[in-house]
Amino acid sequence: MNSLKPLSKSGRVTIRSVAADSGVSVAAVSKVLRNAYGVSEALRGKVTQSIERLGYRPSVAARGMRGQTFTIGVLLVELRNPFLPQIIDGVNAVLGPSSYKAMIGVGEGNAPIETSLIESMIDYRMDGLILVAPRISGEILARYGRQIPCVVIGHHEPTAEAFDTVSGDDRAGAVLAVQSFLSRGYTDIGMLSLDIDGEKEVGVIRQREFGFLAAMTAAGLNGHARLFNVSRHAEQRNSDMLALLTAKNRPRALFCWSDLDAVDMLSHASQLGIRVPQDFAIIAYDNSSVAALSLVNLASIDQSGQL
Amino acid sequence: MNSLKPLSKSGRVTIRSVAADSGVSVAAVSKVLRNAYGVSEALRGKVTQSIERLGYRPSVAARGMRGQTFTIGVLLVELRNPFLPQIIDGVNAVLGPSSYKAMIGVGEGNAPIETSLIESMIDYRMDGLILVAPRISGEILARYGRQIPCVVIGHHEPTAEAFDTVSGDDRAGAVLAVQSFLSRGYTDIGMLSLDIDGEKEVGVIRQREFGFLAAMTAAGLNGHARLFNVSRHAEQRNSDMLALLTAKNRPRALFCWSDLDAVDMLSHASQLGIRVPQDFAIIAYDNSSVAALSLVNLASIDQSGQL
DNA sequence: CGTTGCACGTATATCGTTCTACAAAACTGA
DNA sequence: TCAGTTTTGTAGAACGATATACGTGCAACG
Repeated sequence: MNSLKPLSKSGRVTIRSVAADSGVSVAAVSKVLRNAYGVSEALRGKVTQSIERLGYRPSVAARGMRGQTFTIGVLLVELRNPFLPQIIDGVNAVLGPSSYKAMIGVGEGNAPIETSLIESMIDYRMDGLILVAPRISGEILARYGRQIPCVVIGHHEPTAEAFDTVSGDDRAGAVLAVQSFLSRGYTDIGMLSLDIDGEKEVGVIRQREFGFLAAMTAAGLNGHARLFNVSRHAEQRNSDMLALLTAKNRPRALFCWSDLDAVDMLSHASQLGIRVPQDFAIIAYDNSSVAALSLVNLASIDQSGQL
Repeated sequence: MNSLKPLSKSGRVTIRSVAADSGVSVAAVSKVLRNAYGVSEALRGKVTQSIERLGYRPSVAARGMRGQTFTIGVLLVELRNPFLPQIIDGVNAVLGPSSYKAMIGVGEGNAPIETSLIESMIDYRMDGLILVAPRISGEILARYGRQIPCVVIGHHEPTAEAFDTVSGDDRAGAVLAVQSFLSRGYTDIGMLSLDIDGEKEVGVIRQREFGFLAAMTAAGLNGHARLFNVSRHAEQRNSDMLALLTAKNRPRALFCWSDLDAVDMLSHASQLGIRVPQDFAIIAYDNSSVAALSLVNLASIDQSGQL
């Protein structure tokens, strides 16, 4: 029975073992595997049966040398923003039924790490890349885009040729948020943004800032539009937020670039005894699972994360 | 200048290009790459210089066929539980300075998906696997453990030989939670658990249940120990939680298996006008970032996620 | 009956590394 | 000077798939 298994010398079941077991050539097995042209039903039957029996699985490494790897790489900025699991869910939902797999890397919002991960994925000969809100410049992205098919999410670069782009209309979303505030009579509106060193115009955060400023200007309130940048680093971030809340001229309403930060703000506000929205109104972005919590009960601009 | 680059016919910079450029053999370059024995400083110098100049990067795919891939695979149950980013942070912190990379797969708490991801990772010839709270049985894990070095986190199987195990003492944590309730005079204590089909004794959830029940029994309260299982699926889950909260004999105190669910409970409670902790006390598990939020202000058993 | 065309299979070069042998050179000590 | 040892470098066979180019055999056609 099982003595059939180690047909190859190394112990591993290879395409060669399958060929031997089913009495056909290696090439034939390969054809079946790739369901290429020119293989009869009889042959296919024999081969699939052998594959089944031996428990053969093709080596992705070997495949990568000539053909496809049936893997797509996903580069995420980070894991804590609740918007990102939505994207992964979307990717998995599409990939699930196919023979493709997704491998995820986490760039930690750090360009060198992102670069090295992307290069790893290329070195792996992955078939394609999905880059979510990369911090890398469009120029460098274009260089990668020429080496491997890339889809970039949350990176506004409509003129890019070397890669495809998917992103919500972040400007419009921010405008929506401001308009919502205005319609309720608020005029002293601030925006909570993130302090990022090299953040270019292409990032979603800047885009939302632009939208915010544009909407305020359009309403004749450019004087009242204030941008608050909080640090990316935990401790500094908390004190930044507290500073905003305890400031004498605290804005009456705040548009937060992301649910993630809005929840923190809500939390700090409640601790300080500041009532939301009676004392301090908040609208956020992404409408992710945390925003839906009634405890949080956050107004949030929705952008569906499912692809 | 740049005309040097495409030394190979295919356009890609390979070990061969480097060998040609530096005027040594392919084997020599490989030796330098792996810093193997028997390479002089002079040779190493020439080679590294060429590598630098040509921008050579070894193909992981090709490497996988004979040697190491310098990649370790991480299989996560899901992405939404805030405990998991902590683990990734820990992994990245360790791997960062080394030449190893982590590739993450998300199993969605689904055994077939997990299986297929693990097999993919093996087919990729990854050097090792970190499996976080897999739903797969220990028997099957052992089979994989024999094919590739495995570290399993959050899977209580101390007798396993084929793989290493890392896990917090989940029973003890649950006991701690119960004791904390008891010391405050609560006796009508329930536990919020997750309804998982094939969940075996080895999972962290069951372990916490055991700890909960044991602590209650030890306190002579086995009659009062109630287990509430909520569904994994969004809609059902919400109604399960609401049912718990609105039940006539709602427990006075609740130990939640995870912060993730505790936050939801808090949220529902606040919506129903149930005050925490005055009307309903909650202690959770993981002490992750959400629990730290003062809005939530959740008591939570701490287990450090950094490896 | 030869030949053209098609359907099915096979042989084998190739991908980019690693790694085992082995050769060449450079020392060593007598 | 020469055998013995150590150091440094090279040739070439793996690794496990893909894919090109090439046989077959068989039916149909003129």
